[in-house]
Amino acid sequence: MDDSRQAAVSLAVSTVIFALAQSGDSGDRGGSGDGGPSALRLPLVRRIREPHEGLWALPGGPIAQAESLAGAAGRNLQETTGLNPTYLEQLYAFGDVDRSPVERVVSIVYWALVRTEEAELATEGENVRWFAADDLPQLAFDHNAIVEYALWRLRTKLEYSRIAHAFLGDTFTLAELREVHEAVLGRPLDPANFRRQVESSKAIIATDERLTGGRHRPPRLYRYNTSVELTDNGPLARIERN
Amino acid sequence: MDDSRQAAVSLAVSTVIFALAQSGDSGDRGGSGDGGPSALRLPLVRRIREPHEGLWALPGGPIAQAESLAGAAGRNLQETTGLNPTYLEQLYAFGDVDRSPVERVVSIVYWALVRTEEAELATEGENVRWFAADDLPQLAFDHNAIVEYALWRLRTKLEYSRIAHAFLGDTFTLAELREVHEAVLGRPLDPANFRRQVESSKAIIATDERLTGGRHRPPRLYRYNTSVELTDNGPLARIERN
DNA sequence: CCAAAAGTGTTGAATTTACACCCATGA
DNA sequence: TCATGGGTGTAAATTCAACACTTTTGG
Repeated sequence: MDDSRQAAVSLAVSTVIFALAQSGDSGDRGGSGDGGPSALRLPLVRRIREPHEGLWALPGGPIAQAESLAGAAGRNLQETTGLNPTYLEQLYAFGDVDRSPVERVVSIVYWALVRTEEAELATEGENVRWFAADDLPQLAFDHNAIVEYALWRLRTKLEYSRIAHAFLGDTFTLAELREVHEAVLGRPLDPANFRRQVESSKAIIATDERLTGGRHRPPRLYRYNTSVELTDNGPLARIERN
Repeated sequence: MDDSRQAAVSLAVSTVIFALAQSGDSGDRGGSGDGGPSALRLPLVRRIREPHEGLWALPGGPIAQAESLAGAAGRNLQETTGLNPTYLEQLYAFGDVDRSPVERVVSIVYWALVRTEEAELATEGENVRWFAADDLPQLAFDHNAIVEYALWRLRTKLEYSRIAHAFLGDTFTLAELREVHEAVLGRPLDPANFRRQVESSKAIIATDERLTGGRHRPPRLYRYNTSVELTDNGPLARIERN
């Protein structure tokens, strides 16, 4: 926290952006019907200069003078995908001396969740592409390891907080919510027990509406309970939002 | 991760250092007997220039060109207290635009645990002093909030991993380990249930020795089981140690 | 023998898990 | 009416919490 000579080390922000995509989707409502199991996907950008020119990398860049760290993360998410995150959290600061071959870079990495429905509209192009999270090519710098860590955080956080709904729209069925959990955790969950757990957590509120058009008994739609803190980050929530 | 103009934002590393001190200690063995309950303490340094000259602050400073982030944290721990940490983990990167009144500073903050016995030898002086963690004066910058967050992390981490022994020596009794938990969590724990929990976790190994000299039945001494990962940081452990 | 901490046993409550079964709808 | 997912009930298994009780030492 001293002032003094800096310059030697440069600072950047990167973001790991997760969305859930149906394996063979077609734009209709996300989960309730079939259409193949969902899978985690994330957007990467192609490096257009050295080092690692041509390799895929996490979206990121330097932070502006008057911009918060989370703001920078949200901005480069917006710039590369055109989307707004429904969840954004700092992951870790990576600062190994040799993580970039040309200069000393410390990257403060965020991870974000975006809604499935919106992710389908996301920009894609020559230099931006979505990849399956569990089947990535070799990435630039230490980005493979960073994604692996982000995945681990997402999975563990899912178990003790209620962030899964960040993938969904305003209203959703319990089956849709359960499918998100199943996709992220990679294992099937008992529908009956899942229902009881999430209901007892008070994180969601039943609405009067039901989702019609399915082939069977129409399931009830639920809404998030915004009066409940969805993630437990302790005092950090207060600190960051002040 | 682009190269480019930086300079606008400077980077620093700070460390929240926790030790456990007997309320009225006298250098004899830490816990088993009485001597008052233990309390969390941490060292602060006095600012000797603006901004916030005269206020107490977390130890910290800029990172050297060829130094890892954790290395920088360990170094300034060593420089201010003369101690080596038994546990060191990244806490968070704080980067609010206005957290320093004079320039834009992003601080990557670590938190550390040091052994009780060693902490008693720690350097203290005009500009370095130890404070009770739950009764701090007004600190420089956003450091009060940072300490609050570090305390929360320590407490929650204690419940799902086995870091408490980082406060203790090579061997210790279950009562000593339990007293660490009680001091950090701030509530009494059932000795019988605590014993079973920690024994079933396989985190410690019974030795043949017992601690004699107490006034009652001599308790068995235990040792850490180094073959068990003490903290679950997921893939991060591998990433950082590579 | 007495006091007090070390260590063991037991019981009831709470939570988790597995799975049987009824309900409601479209076709 | 049938197939199927929505939704409820329930009993066994596991974990958790409280506390009685036995053991071992110093004095």
